[in-house]
Amino acid sequence: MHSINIQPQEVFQALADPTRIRIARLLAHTGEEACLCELVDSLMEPQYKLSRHLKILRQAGLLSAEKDGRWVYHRLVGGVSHLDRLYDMLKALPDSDNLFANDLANFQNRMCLREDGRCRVGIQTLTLAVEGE
Amino acid sequence: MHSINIQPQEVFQALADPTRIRIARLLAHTGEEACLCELVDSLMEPQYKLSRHLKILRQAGLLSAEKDGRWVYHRLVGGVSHLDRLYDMLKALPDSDNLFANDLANFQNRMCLREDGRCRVGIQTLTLAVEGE
DNA sequence: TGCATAGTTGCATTATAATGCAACTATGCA
DNA sequence: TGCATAGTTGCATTATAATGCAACTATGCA
Repeated sequence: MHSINIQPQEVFQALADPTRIRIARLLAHTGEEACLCELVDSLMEPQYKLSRHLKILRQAGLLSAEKDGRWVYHRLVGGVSHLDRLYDMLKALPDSDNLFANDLANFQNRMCLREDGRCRVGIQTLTLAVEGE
Repeated sequence: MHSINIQPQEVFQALADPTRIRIARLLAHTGEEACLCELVDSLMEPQYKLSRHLKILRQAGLLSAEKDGRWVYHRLVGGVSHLDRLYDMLKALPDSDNLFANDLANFQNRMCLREDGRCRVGIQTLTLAVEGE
């Protein structure tokens, strides 16, 4: 929000967690915005966990959130010089175990469920598991 | 050392501390190498504290250390794509309170004490305090 | 050969951060 | 008007990190 009062170490602290890096990399690489349920299906992590990590990224000034009905869309804050360079660094990170490639594939599949560029369904992971029975 | 085994979150963790950011910014901005005593005089922090922070930066693959007599010279590891972009980000950080400008001025003054590009004196801060009596 | 000094590290203490559980709020739709 | 669901948060637990003190190692020089 108020990037003026954010100290550099808060930015790095915000990315000092593997889950938050996964979120930031996904959004930096695609330039997309995503709602919580889309991230849950992409990263396969519990909703409450990602919700809290999103909050930390928001408080560090990295993410902006826009509410639309029941869905909240998150995207990286752009137009700030040092943050834009941070996103460049995220895009240049190696992916030796292809873990990010997997997140990215899940995310792109999940984005196919959008209608008119908006998310219209909730978490699919549980539904699929039940249907698989 | 072995940047192959270093995870992205370890890099961000390494910079998730104000003192370590001060060290990294100084070396990124000047492109210099520095020994511990030069950093102690520049940042005005205890030797043992900076020594430990340097170790953390080294273990995260950000710094390389070269021993020369009693002095150990530290410099940022270059030639790694995502790290070079990280240094670009460090150089783009704002300095609203001029705290970094102050560190930089101290560092450049301290570098004037070098002979043939090598550090030849130890910590000056205590000496000056005693002489000031 | 011993001393001064550049730098390192074990230990104890304290502060901070991540997680799961479960209860909660807010919104759209039948 | 009530239900389903997208998302949030308090609490307790556990793990991790920063610091100061003091003892330590290693090197150059008289």
